Amino acid sequence: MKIGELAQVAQTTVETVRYYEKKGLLPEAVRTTGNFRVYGPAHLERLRFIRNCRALDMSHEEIHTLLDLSDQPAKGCGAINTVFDQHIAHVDERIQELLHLKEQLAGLRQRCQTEQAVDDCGILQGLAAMETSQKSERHTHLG
Amino acid sequence: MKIGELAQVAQTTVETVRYYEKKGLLPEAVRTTGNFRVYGPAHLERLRFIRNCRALDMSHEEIHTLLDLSDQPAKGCGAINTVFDQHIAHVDERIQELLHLKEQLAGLRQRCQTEQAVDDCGILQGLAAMETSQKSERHTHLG
DNA sequence: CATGCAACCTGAAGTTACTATAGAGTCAAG
DNA sequence: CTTGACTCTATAGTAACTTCAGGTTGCATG
Repeated sequence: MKIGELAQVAQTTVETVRYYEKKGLLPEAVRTTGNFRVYGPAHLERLRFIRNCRALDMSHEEIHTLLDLSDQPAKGCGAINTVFDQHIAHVDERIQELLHLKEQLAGLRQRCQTEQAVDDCGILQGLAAMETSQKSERHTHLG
Repeated sequence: MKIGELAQVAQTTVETVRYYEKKGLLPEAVRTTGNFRVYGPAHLERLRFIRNCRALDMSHEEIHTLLDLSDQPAKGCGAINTVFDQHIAHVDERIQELLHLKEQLAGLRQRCQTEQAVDDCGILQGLAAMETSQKSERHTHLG
């Protein structure tokens, strides 16, 4: 199949497929005489794998590691579980951060219940008065 | 004060201050004869405001809107509340997404409890078999 | 055979919010 | 007069794509 069909069945775009190839996540495709990429079932399987990992918000680096590990059947899957567990930890960490943010935002929101003059707006006052806290170090790629 | 001191008291870096100026979040500073930027209390207040908004994960676009609105005292703070509420909605939405992800990840993780051959690893099998779901449209800048 | 059109190709630039680097200029102290 | 800390500009790099410009390929239709 050609790139358009591949992209369609894998629920992604042609541009993304070419991008993955350039970044080394997908192996280079065979070309027709007219220089069109041609793909087989192995490519599709790998692309699906990648898209599923991305749907789980894994980074390219994590996916690359996973692909490398699964290409070495000799090694066993302990390392794979480790990568996976670390990713779960990333997600957990980000959830905690966002819950904390939500608390702060709710606290600010309470300070302005009515439409009033800008100078009296409790939200703006709160935003101006907050003690700037430097962000804690990130262990996650999740924004 | 000069840029170094400003950055320090606002808990950020010199580079970030210059970046905000370039992007129009901070007004341009007066220069000394030697071309050094000089700041007063108004700049500090505005920079603090911006950093606090960033600590709450607002985008530059949201902050820009907020700054513009607070520079128009005539308008009242209804619009400000709206921006703020939308941001809270962004955070909520992202939390829900991540909680959903976490469920999926936990489900996959359960499929491989022991160290085994790669070909039998339930996680890899799960990642390969998942039905690729196109990501729902994002209404948030939060990653 | 000519033409039109969809799908394909490459390479470069744009996105967000910075961070990092290079190379040059300023200024106060010793 | 030199040293060193601080400042300046401009440029490139980060993640994971998306978009765009400008050019081919290949199939169908007139």
